[in-house]
Amino acid sequence: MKFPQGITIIIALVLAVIGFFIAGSVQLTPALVAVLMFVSALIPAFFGATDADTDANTEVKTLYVGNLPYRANEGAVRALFSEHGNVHSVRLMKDKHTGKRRGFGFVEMSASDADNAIQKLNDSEFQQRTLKVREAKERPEKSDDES
DNA sequence: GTTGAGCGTT
Repeated sequence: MKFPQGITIIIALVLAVIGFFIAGSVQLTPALVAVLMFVSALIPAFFGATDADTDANTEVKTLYVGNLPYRANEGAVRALFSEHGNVHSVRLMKDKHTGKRRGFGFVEMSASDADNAIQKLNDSEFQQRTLKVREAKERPEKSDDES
C-alpha cells in the first residue's frame, strides 16, 4: 500500500542519470536535463502523499490512565494496552522536581484500538488497582473530530 | 522509604 522513501529517490536518480546520458549523446539542450530533474523532483511529491498517509494513517489517540499503582512501570502498562490494541507509546508522568510518581500516565494508541482499550481497560483491575482509562482532555496532536 | 484524586513533557 505504501512505498518506501528510497524508491522515489532511486527513481529520481535513475531519471537524472538517463537525462545526463541523453543530453551527453544526443547533445540536446540542457533544458532536457532540467526537465528530467524537475520531473524527478515532482515524483517524490506525488508519492509523498503516501508518506503523508503513513503519518496520517497512524491515528494515535492520547489516553489518560489514572489510578496507576506506584510500583507499575511503563513496560507493564504498554504490555497491558498492547493486548487490547497497537500501543504507540506510553508515558508515565512523574514529578520532575521530586521524582515522585504522580500515579497517572498517558498512552498513545490507534483510535479504534484506543476506544476498545478504554472500554476494556477502564475500571479494570491492574496490579490490584482499578485503572481509570479515559481520553486525554488536552494536548491535541492532529486533526481530531469530535461530535 | 511515605500518599491515592487527578489530566502531561519534549
